[in-house]
Amino acid sequence: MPEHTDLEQELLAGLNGPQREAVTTTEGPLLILAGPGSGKTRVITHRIAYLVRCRGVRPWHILAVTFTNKAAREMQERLEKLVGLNEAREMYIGTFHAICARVLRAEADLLAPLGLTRSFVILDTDDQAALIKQALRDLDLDEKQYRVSLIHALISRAKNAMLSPYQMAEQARRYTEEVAARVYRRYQQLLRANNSVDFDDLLMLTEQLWRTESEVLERYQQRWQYIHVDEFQDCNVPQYKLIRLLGRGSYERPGGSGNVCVVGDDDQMIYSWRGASAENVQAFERDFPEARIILLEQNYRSTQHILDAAQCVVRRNTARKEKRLWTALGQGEKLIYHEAYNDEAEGLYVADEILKLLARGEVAHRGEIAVMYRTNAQSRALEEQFLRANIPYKVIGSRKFYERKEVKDMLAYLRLLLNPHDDLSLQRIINVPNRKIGPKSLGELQRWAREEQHSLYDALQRSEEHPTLGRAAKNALQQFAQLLEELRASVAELRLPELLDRVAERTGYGPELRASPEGEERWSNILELRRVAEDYAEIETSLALELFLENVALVGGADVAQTGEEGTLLHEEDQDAVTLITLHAAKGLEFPVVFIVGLDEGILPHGRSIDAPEQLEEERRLAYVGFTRAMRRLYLVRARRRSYFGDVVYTEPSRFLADIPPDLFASSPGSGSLRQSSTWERGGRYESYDHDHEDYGSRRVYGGAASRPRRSVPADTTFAPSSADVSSTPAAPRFQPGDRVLHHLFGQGIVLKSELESGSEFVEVQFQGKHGKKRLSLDYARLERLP
DNA sequence: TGCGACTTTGTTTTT
DNA sequence: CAAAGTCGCA
Repeated sequence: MPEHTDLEQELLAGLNGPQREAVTTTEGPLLILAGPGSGKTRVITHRIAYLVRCRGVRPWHILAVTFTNKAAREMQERLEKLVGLNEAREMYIGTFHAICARVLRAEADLLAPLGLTRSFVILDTDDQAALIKQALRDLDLDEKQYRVSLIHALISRAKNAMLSPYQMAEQARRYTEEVAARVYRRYQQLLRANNSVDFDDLLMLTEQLWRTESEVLERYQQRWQYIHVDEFQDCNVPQYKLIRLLGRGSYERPGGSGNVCVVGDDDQMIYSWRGASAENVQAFERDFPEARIILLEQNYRSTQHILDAAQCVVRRNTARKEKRLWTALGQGEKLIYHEAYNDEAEGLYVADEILKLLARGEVAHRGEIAVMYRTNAQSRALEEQFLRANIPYKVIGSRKFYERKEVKDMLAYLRLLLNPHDDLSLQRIINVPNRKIGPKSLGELQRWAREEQHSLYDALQRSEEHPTLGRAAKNALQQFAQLLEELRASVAELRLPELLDRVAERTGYGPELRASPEGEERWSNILELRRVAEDYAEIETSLALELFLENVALVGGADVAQTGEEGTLLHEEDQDAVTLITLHAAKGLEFPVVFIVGLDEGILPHGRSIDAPEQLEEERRLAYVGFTRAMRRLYLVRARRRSYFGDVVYTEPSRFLADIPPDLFASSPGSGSLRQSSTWERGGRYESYDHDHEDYGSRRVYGGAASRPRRSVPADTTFAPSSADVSSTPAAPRFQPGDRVLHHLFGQGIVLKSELESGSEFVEVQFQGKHGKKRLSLDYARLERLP
């Protein structure tokens, strides 16, 4: 069959030996250890295409699991090109969470005993926090003493270890954990009472379902006979168990096709804080002992200098599989190191450098450039400079849009329509906009609902029967109850976008926002949300609602881009822009030019990782991931001082810089005065993220603001401020009320008042347009006087 | 009951 | 420096 061979040739063309082997090894378990840029996505997609086109595997037998939604989308697109649209659509490609959500909804009947229905809601991080808060209150625990974030982290850790509240309590090694176990128990009750699940539940419940209901598992084993897992090193325990169940069955009931292909790189494991464990690789080798192992070591992405630098950083880790990455792309350019005066100057340098790259034609499109950082907060300094320099950019991953109050409010209404027992959402919007249902009435309603064993929604519908509430309150409640019923009825007659319109109008939310100038922007966010909803206009509304909300919950996070200060959504096809992205979110991506900023002790190894060797290794891997995103040019940038909690803090260069041989740099970090102590001694006082200081000097120990150390440079130190430094202390105010001024970000405005405060001048300015009134320090703000 | 001035407190990373 | 929470006043 010559035709067959042609196809085979086509799919294998351009692949190297190990890659071909990976593609053609279709039966049985397969472990692919793939370095960065070794073409692993290509291998997976070609392997799937090979299965379908050369081995006659039906597309619906294919499952591909990715770690992010973005990766899933990309894989889908690539497969559409390789096997055609119709075939690609028959495959299942998605994240663990999305797959689990789909399975759980399909098997919803079996979830009934848990108190879940098919339309369960997936809670986002904020909602989870709210529920934990509620649980703390229910248990009469002090929120101050047991911080929600801490409890949340402990509960999540327990869930990732697949512990029940009871098991967690048993294994508690500290009192806080014991308390957290109690909160966990109550939290689960609240989740179920709300017909909702959190991210961890999606995995745990599916695992439990497959483990206990063997007929169900068998169905999925039948369905998905060829399983692919990308970024296998980042699987946590429940995720691994899902794979094992599907591919091999449980220990009691072996089953499954055994055709499990996992692809990973231990050097890129950056989610151990989320329960990912290197042990999964060992577990795989144990559970699938006949697995073939294939190493992909040739890198097609980066030049040698970049690869060398990356390997120098990660090689210092213990307990890793040594690999020999090599590239045929040649030495390439050396790395560029820059040390900026402070974080503002750091952003300025990056912006200037980008302008130069574009001006010189070294980069054709802004989209070829990415700026990466350790923490989301670092994007701000960059954004400011990009705005100033007029460089279009997109920020990947901070979820600002879906966190906006008005967006969450609208979503709460929609959730309620789908799922009336979602008390959390009902609480959120019962008085939004104001309906004269205050905390008092709401509290009473909740108490009564609980007493009568109703959901809040039912209690609301029966509020007439309430024994003590006053006439006015009852009227307000009744009216609202009726409104919700009406809206619920319109699900049957309207499409999703129109439903959104109706909710906005009937609730009075839309009119209220449009009525005030401040509400205008928030209204435009609702319109933005409506635009997202347009994608679901073709589908039957209640299903559309379900998919839309699920999409928001699972996709609304990291890989949605947004642009500009206002955090509006940016859609894929939007303009050519520079990418701003965290190192975590950058995994799997590549860019011709990469800037990594914040290579400081305390930032890139992050301050919280510095004294734990294991976490430090993860920071190294993170740097490794960042470096290896670069194809031909890599900038490493740091700032000698940066603002931190509003104070100025002096930093030391990241220890990772010292691991890179100087000759890999065009200008070395060790050269000149850069590494000299004089740089930080200038500040008069050396302050770093030194833990001794934090422990003994911090206000937490002594309490009260008085003991909080002022870390800013004293005004009277002996050195003269450099030209980049803040302006000198004014003797008299430079601005007066009524002055017209220009600000580089906020535009034109009028000074309302000016005052001197400990030698610095502060002005309050009313800006034109959306920025409104701002109070600025002239030490930092660049204000120009206009005639 | 609602708003605004004041205080407190916290920066990893994401599905 | 911000966001979130608290408190007091009208």
